[in-house]
Amino acid sequence: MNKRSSGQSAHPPIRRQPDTSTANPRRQARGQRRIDQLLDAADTVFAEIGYERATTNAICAQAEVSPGTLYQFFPNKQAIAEALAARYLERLPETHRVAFDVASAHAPLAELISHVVDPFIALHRQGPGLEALWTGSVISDELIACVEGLKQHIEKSLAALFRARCPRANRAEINRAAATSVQIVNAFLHIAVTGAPKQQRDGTKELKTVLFRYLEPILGE
Amino acid sequence: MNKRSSGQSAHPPIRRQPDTSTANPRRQARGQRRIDQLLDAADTVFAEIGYERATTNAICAQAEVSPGTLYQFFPNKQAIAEALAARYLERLPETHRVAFDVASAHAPLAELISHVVDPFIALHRQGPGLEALWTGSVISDELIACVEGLKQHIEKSLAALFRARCPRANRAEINRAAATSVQIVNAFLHIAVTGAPKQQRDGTKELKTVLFRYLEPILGE
DNA sequence: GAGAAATGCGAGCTTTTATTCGTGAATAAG
DNA sequence: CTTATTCACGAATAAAAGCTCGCATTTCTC
Repeated sequence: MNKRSSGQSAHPPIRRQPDTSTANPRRQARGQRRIDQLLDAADTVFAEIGYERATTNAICAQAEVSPGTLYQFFPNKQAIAEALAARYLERLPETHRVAFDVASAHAPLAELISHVVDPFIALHRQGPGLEALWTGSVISDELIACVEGLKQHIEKSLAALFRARCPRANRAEINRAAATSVQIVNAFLHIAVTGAPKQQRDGTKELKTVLFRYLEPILGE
Repeated sequence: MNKRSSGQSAHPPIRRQPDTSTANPRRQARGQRRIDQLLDAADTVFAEIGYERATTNAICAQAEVSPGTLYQFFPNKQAIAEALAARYLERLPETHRVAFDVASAHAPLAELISHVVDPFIALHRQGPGLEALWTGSVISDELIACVEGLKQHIEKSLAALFRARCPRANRAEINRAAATSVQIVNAFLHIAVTGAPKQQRDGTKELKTVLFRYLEPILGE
């Protein structure tokens, strides 16, 4: 059954398993372009029907590429989702830096909220698939852990911002407020990112209203 | 290829396709018990791994029943989810009746909130699978439409309650407040229903806090 | 008790979908 | 130009999952 058995005397034609790591030195520019193209396609397909219902063939079709090409760069379907998540992750620090700028800690509450919320909405608007990854990530344990860690991190940054604003406030209450705020933002993300432009604007505004009324008693005006 | 071709002269052994409609007059008590058993199993499995990852075999195993038996009562996997949704739907009017009791319209706001929210949390605690259906229902267009209709209905009932409380409030604002409130409750459902009892209690309390602060400027104390 | 219908079983059929393999063109290195 | 490597293809493979079929058993009706 071994297909290589006929030519044992010659150098065995070792099929090098494709190196899918991002740091492959031999990767050509063309390859990187294909990867981006495939990730874009996956982003679109995931956003449309979710990870589970997305077939590798559908991703290939969307990218106008054959299955063999896809598997040249990704060892399996799960790896596509993880690579896509990684690509989003790269953009996150910038968003994070802008959103949690300490300078805004003492601005009026409404301004502070906008300053934190807007960058995250903008991030989600960059790619339609982020929400699918963020919310319905029953994809792999690693990915779940990654997203969970991310939320924790955001929560901590938010708590730090709150503490900078109100140094003498109750610590437990601040932490709870941060967790709840993240929860609220998540709830409104979908409506604030998808749908008609007017809906998006209204949704965003309403989100900020909810946050303002919730946070005002804790953080003051 | 036709498996029945050998015995054409005899009465064709018509396999009556099993009647899966809920109103089958010939259904025996045993059959109804099996259906409930299968729905319970599906509820458990859906809650654990979600609809997509749930296999019919897993549901059969959970119900300790063979695949043939499952397909005696359900034409396909999708129908299981729909039947489960229908079973929850049956319980909804009662919840609805209790929650939107007009008598509570003029109670203090905190009381009103508890009166509306608690029955819904109780409903979700009855079966772990409701949340999977409610939130991640990328199952079928019908089911999506059904859940969407349900949310609309709840929204309208809530708006009616708000209007009963504040007859002279701005109509558009009331509707918006109802929609937002539903959104907020949804966001907290998971945490208020799953997890450790303490988490559930804390989550529920926090949910009510958010609602209170959001609604207070609109509905008054 | 006898016939008919409902229920129950589980091996296996069918479809779907992830993944591979042989081949060959494009590209980089020497 | 020659050679090694990457990139690309798409039919073929294989595993998974949905679903069926013939037959056995139970229950209902008369």
